[in-house]
Amino acid sequence: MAYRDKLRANILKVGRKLIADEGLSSVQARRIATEAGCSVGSVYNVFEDLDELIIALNMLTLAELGASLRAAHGSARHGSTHDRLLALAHAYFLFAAENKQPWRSIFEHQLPEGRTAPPEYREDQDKLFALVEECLAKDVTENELRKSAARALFASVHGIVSLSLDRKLGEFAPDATRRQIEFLVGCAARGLQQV
Amino acid sequence: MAYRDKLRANILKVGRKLIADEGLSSVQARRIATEAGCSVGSVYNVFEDLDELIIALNMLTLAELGASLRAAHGSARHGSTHDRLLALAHAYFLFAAENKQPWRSIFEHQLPEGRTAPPEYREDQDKLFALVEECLAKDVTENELRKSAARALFASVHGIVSLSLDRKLGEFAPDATRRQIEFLVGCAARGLQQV
DNA sequence: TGTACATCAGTGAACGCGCGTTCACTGATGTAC
DNA sequence: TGTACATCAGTGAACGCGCGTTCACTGATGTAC
Repeated sequence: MAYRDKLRANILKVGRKLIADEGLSSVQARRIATEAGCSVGSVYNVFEDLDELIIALNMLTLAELGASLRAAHGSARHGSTHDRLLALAHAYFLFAAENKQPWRSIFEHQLPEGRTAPPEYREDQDKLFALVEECLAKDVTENELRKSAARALFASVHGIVSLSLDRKLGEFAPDATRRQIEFLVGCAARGLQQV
Repeated sequence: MAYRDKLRANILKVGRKLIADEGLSSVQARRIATEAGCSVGSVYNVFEDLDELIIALNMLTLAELGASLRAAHGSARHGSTHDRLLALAHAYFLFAAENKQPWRSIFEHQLPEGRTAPPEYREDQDKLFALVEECLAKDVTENELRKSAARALFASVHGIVSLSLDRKLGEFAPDATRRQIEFLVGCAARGLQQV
């Protein structure tokens, strides 16, 4: 039992390193087994299949991302709506830039048809949206509208970060990305005050 | 020569259909050959390899997207900045929703390390950004700022559409997505006037 | 303590499948005489 | 018109490789007597 838990922890650690160094496509049964110092069979003793392992890895990343965002949210607690949104957005960008591959894996991995992620996974995601919602609490009192606005802002920042890191907007220049984020958050904050 | 051109056109047609019906991962040499009524070898006579074929297919999609956006931009020509941005954003969403798989392929396909897309590819992309820049011409006179703002807005709308269609923001509901786009464009338009 | 047997996690070779790409061959078309 | 030869696009079986997953076997540990 204890050994099994240690092995599970070790496989997760190795998987995390593989994703970080080489990306999701390097999370392969043989690679995992070699690096974890066990046999392929053992990997399948601990995880149902590779999809389950990848989901577990993505949940780890989601948890780290959550911690980063919560920290930023905490530091900016006493600032204006604009400053708090900007702190969250910058933290998101920073996390994505520093954990590029693990962060990409979250969006890259698609479960096979008909299979669905565990409920905790969605719950972890909702917690991230909740942070954005909190920033909007002062300015948007209506519940549904705030929820929708929070998701829109999250997705917008995600879009900027995502296309930047994939170099789909031209060469990757952190400063350019930061300016785009500031522009977006600036517009949002000014726009919100007038609603 | 004529035959070769016909075959190339046919392969593109078949490839487009495969992407639309089943997604990028179904663009396989054998599938293409079977559906196009030629041999695998012939596919390799017309295209250097599958990456080249996929890039050609993505350029077709990019051209169609460009046509849709230009049409929307044209119709809204006489509207306010807000209305023109909204028209573009809605057109983008509509195109993505109606051409989900081809649209996704543009972002999904990654060239192997060290290989680079043909210059026309990037040019086609820049034309899309140019449309957004035009919408901002009245409100943002400074060149670099307008360019950066246009990319930020494009990426933001892309983020909303992208996460919505991938169901990463919860269930996919077109109306919810439309509201998010309206919220974003509304904030942007209001925010821009105050700069 | 010693012996025989049961249990079960761990193992890794092998299975099954998929897929990009190649290349020796075919057969139709063109050319020279 | 007829014959011999050259050319070359087209073909598809075969190569090479990768990878998820399985399962018959191993060997360590526990149990009964």
